Amino acid sequence: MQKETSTYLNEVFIQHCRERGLKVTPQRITIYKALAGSTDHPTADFVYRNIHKEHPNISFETVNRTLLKFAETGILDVIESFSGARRFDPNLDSHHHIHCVQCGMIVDFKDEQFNNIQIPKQFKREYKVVSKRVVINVICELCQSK
Amino acid sequence: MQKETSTYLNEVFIQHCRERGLKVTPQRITIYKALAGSTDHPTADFVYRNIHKEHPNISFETVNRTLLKFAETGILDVIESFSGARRFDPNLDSHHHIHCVQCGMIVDFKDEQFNNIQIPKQFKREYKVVSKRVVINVICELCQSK
DNA sequence: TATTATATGAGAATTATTCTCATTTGTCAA
DNA sequence: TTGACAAATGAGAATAATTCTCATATAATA
Repeated sequence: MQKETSTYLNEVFIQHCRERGLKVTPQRITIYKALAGSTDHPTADFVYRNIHKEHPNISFETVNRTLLKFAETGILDVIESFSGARRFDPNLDSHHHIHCVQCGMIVDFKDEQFNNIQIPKQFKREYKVVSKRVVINVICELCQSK
Repeated sequence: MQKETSTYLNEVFIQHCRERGLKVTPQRITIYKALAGSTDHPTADFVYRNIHKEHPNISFETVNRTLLKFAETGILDVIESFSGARRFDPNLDSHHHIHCVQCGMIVDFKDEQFNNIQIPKQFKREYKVVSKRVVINVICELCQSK
C-alpha cells in the first residue's frame, strides 16, 4: 500500500471515530486498514489471522470486539451468512450479493435497478428500514466442479 | 392439528423421502411436522426444544442432522442469518424477508415484482442459480421501543 | 500533565456445530 | 415374512464461534 493511500485511510478513519465518540487506538487503525477496501467479507477470525503476523500483540478478543463496535457505529456492516461465523462487509454503498450456498463465497455486484427496489408501504410504517439487498444464492464454479 | 391435516402431511412427507432415498423414521416425521407450515424460521435448538416434551427420546443430534439432511435434499432451506445459530425455512415458495438486525426476527412476505427480478445474464453463465431473494434489513417495532 | 472513561488482553465460560462409534431400524429382495 | 444391509440414531466428546469477566493500559480532555 502506498504512503498517500495509507495516510488518507487514516484520516478518514480518525474522522469516523471522532464523529462516533470512539477512541482512535493503534489496534482499531490496524483492523480498519485490514478491512477497508476488501471485498472478501471476512470473519473476525480471518481478520485476526491476517493481521497477526504483523501485529502479534493484537488479541482475537480485540479484533472481534472492534468489528462488532464498528458494526454498531455504522463503520461497516454485518452481512448475511448461512451460519458458521459472522461476516463483515466494509462496503457501505448499496450493492447486492451473489452467495454460494456451498462454500459461502460472496461476490458483490452493483445493479441500479435493484438499488431502486421499492419497499412496500405497509412495512415502512411498521419497521425502521436499515438497508435492503438482493441476494442470489448460487453454486459457484469451483463448487460445481467438485 | 386435525387428523386429516396430519395424515396429509405424513403422505406428502413420505413421498418426499421416497423420492430422495431417505428412510422414513418416526424421528423424521416428528421433525418434519414440527416445521411444516411454520413461519418462525427456527434454529435446530428451537425445533429440538419444541418437540422435546412430547418426544423426549429424540436427541438434539438427530434433530440437527435431520434438518441438515432435509436442507441437503431440498425439503427445506437454510436461510440467511447475521450469525448466531443456523436457521431453517420450510417455505420453498419464492418469497422475501424482512429481517430485524437486532433481534433476528424474520417475517416472510410475498411480492410478485420481487419474484420477477431478472438475474444479470453474466451471472447465469458463471453460477448455477439456486434461488434469489430480496432481504430488507430493519429494526422491528419491539426493538425500536427499547 | 492528571483524570477518567474507554479499550485491551488473557483466560474462562457459553453457545453452536460436528464427529465418532456402538447400536438400532427401515427397506428391499428372496 | 424374514434376513441382510445400508442408513439412521443417540450418547458423549471434540471442535468452532462467541461472549464474559476483570485487571491493566491508554486515548481524550481539561
